Amino acid sequence: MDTEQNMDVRTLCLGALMGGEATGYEIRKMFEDGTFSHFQIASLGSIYPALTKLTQDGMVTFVEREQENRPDKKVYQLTSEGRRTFLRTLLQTRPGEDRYRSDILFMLTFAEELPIELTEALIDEFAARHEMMKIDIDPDNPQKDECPLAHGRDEDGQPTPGCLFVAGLGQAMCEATLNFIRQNKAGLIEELRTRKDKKA
Amino acid sequence: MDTEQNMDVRTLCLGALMGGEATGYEIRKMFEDGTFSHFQIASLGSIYPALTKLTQDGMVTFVEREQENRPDKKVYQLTSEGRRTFLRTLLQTRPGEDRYRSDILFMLTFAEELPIELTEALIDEFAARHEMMKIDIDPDNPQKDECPLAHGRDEDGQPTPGCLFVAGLGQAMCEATLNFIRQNKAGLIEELRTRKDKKA
DNA sequence: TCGACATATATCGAACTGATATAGTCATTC
DNA sequence: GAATGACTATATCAGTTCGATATATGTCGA
Repeated sequence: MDTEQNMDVRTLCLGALMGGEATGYEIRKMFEDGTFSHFQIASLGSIYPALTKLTQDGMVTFVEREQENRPDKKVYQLTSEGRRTFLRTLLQTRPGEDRYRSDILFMLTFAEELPIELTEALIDEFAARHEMMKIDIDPDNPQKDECPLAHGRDEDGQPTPGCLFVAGLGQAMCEATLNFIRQNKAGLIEELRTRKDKKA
Repeated sequence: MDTEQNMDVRTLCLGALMGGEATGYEIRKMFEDGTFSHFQIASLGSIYPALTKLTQDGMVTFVEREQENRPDKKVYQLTSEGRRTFLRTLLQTRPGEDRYRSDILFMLTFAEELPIELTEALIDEFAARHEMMKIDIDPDNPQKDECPLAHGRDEDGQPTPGCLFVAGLGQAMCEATLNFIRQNKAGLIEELRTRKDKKA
């Protein structure tokens, strides 16, 4: 099984559980807001079925935990079989291609056909999102301290070197994006205005 | 219809046809190798049904064109209704969130659990892909001159300002990625080695 | 008290991917 | 000279995944 193929949700769930026990809801949060959120996606509609399948296959186990004033939880945990399988998958899989999907960049491709105000708004929106992302990525972000998702951290609670590397890379990309916009936005707008005047 | 939502394949096809007539096969190439390939994805399995639907809805028309020594083509073209609809969609849609999916970065998150050679190989692979991408993005890339996909270019055959901006942004991101790796790869490897020694 | 939001699981239709089928040409390699 | 793989071209389909919705419960502010 050395084919190039994107990871399925089952594998992603195993990875999420490498950092310790978690519920389906918490796993989704890792992909929505947590460590993985900037480079992997998984929705509840695929996570729950995946956990069911993984339980059947003996990759994970769960205990039902009652809570006061809250719905019951199913807290999932890797089995040693699950842990082994995950690591074997990492060793044997050629990682699938990176995929970047951006509606904003697609729309900006048609800048000439758009009102200039919209083009400007799109660029500003793109910049704003990357500004937020840059802050959000920081593994030492104080906003996240209260979030008890203990993954990507070692026994001392420190982020692992791998996580730090990936986070740093993400921040560098955000930084580059913001810099590019700062340096090229005005030029684009001007060029678009010139072209519009020529037409009229 | 001002909800935030990712663009569907029908809209992407309309966008692809903004640059002129094309077959389904050529549209896929725009998303596989062409201008859109770095920030949008669409497969044949969704493009053909989308074109059928768009034809039914009067957004596109096609002529069947016979070819020597080749299978017949269906060459699609926007109707004025289709063009109007596409531009209206751009005006009314709040662009969906950017999504970046990278198996390599996900795997690197677990660097501590991996053999160091694999970690290094993953980083090198990541760098190699971005090196390729940087070259690939260039709108004046001589390799692409022969490819007759006339989109993202104006009447003079020059890339449009929007396309140039988006391409420049993509290159800046690649550049930042490569720089980050040059500056941080050795440090990560060293840190991983130190930790492994401590354990042993 | 009303709505919004958070925790928590589960299900399902709709959309999309990736693989496969069909069919012909061309170039390379054994 | 025959097999293999690559390219052009359309089409279909199983399986995966998303996004929305349902259900249940509690908190908090307006």
